[in-house]
Amino acid sequence: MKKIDDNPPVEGSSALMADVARLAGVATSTVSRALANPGRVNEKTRARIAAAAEQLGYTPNAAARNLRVGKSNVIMIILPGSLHYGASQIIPQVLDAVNRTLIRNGYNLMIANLDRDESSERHILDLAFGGTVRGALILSSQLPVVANRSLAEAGLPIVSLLLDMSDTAVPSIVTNDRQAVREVARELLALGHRRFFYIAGPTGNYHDIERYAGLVEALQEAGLSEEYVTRSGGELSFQFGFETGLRAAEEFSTLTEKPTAVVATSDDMAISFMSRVQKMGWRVPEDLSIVSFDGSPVCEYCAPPLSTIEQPMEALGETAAELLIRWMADIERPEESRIVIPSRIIRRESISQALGATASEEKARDRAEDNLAR
Amino acid sequence: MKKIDDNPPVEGSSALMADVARLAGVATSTVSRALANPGRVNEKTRARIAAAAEQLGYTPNAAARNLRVGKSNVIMIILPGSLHYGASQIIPQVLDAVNRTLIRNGYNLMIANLDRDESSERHILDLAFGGTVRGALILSSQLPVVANRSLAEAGLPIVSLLLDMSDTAVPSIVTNDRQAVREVARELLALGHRRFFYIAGPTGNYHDIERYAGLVEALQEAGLSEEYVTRSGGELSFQFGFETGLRAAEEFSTLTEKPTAVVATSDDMAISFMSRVQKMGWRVPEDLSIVSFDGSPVCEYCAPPLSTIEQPMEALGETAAELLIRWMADIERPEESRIVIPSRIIRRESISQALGATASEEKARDRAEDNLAR
DNA sequence: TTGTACGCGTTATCAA
DNA sequence: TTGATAACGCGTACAA
Repeated sequence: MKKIDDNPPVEGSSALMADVARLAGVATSTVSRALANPGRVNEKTRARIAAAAEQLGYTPNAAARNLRVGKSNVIMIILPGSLHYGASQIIPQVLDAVNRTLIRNGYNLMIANLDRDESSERHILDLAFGGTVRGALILSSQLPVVANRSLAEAGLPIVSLLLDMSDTAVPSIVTNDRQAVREVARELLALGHRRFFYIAGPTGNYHDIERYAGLVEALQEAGLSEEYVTRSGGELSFQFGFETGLRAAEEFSTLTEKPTAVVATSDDMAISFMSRVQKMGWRVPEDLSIVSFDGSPVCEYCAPPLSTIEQPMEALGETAAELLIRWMADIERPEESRIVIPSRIIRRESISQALGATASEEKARDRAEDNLAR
Repeated sequence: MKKIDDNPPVEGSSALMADVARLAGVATSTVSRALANPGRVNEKTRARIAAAAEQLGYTPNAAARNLRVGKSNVIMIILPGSLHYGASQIIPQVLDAVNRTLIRNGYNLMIANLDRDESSERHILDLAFGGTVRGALILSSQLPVVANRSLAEAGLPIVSLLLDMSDTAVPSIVTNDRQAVREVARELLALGHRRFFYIAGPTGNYHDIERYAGLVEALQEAGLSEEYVTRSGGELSFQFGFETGLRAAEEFSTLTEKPTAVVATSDDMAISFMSRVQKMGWRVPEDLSIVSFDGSPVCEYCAPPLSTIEQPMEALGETAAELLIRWMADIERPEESRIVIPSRIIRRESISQALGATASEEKARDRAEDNLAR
């Protein structure tokens, strides 16, 4: 026997399985087994191998393993390129929840952006068809399709978050937006509100459709037509909701028949809207009740504290990741194709009894002239 | 010649290079060349190969390529596990900027979390030593080290964001926190402020040290000792800055000698702090000037609008990613080991002339009793 | 300009 | 329980 190993413990990213095998005096196949199925190898040799691996700082090469076993342990999360709504609010929470769940189960998370251009679609398809990723979570957009490749046919488990795609056989984890809005609108109706102001997100957006529908449904239950709601917003060009809120405030100020209740589709919108209309002389909630979406913590510190419908992003992310993980472990698509995680309505002081719209309008005008009221 | 190919264009994630070669009537090596170096192959055969690849929906297998060329095109961004400060504010912006820059250059972004536990360190080291990632961006924490493996010796390019590690030969992209605070503190001193209230982030945190130092330096320039600043915060247990701000407000209310200027290390802290002290009867900025960190858009819509030091996260992320990309393309470590991207001070109404501290204190007490002032 | 042949580092099959 | 050996799919010398 000659001394084989007298090089430093770690050099670059070297240290192959063969090195470990040599140091432990076994074959590479035994090393592989010892590391993967510790049970299927003699305890003494296993210990020797483990020691050798430790000493050499051995780390298995991922590419080689992936190639051999024909799959990776990377999941991609597909985010819509154009951040919309309170996306800046919700994305990091989802990301964090997803990532923690994945790592706990031995997977890694890769970020992919899906814009409206073909190159980003192609990029995602390459990731999928090239075997880089093992599964995908997609947030609020349609599956990319380019030429004769389609993500739906890439043969990988896909779970949709927030956007209900269960009709196209993609298991979806969604919130009950529509119902939540309906509920809060009912409460507002019960408080005497009749005319509503709705600040929309990007037109055609799934959430926008759901939320608006919830509002209209509540009105219809109360025997009021859709004419009782004035829509604002809907521009795609605003990255942050704040600008939408400001624009909405300007629109609001021009209305002849003032709504007394506002439903904003993101907290950002509600915050800037409220700030602006307050400056213009309206009081919240005396003249105007406001409720918005997302559940941003900052709402609690507004004046008055804003009511908001909290999106359960952590639960959403965790549930989606777990579903995906189970799917990848089995091979079978999960049987439940649509899981609803309820939103929570956080009621704060921005909501109150409605005054007669006309009365409040007059008051507001008075106050605008004499800005330090009372 | 016989018909070779009569199977559907896409089936599962199959379609190997060999399939393309067969369909185009060439050798696999020619296909490989045609796809990688289109110039080094006859135009006609190139076109034939491209057509065949297109028809088959061929996508190169990433694992095989990575194994062959000995490197991947994945970058990991290491995020501190325990979200601190306005982390929830800044992380998504950095992530977005980094990801866009990387994708534009053909790289992919993987997320890694670095907690204080050994398992997360080990996980990151596996990613590095296992060749899963080609480079790393690390946000605001020290490089992980476990047993005989250390990220610094993994042989991969690493760039630090926000935390200055240029002394340990890790190129760092940082902001000028210290200088920005010094500058804003000078302005406050010029406005007559003498006593400062500092709301800290996690104790020992790099930014906290820098920012606090900047404040103390400004005081010293003005001939004032460190005793003129009261420190609050510093708890590690709060995930959001809001709680820290509330706690700070309570502390503030107990002080016998009231500061007239507040420096908060995140917008969250400033927002909840201001909300609370206003409820307790102090006026901003008449009794108390406030400035904070992060440049969150929401600051503009506070009452009064909050002054804040904007962290240039997009520029930071983009610069870091570009530096890393250049480093990976060359092989040489970049010569500039420390790049400073200046913060921008956004001056808003939360800052004004100082009143005599004692006078304002009395006023505040009066007002607390008669909450609707004037 | 193109084809042949080999190897990247691992896992899985098969015999011993 | 262990060892020899053959792939996994691609890139790249080298030869043609």
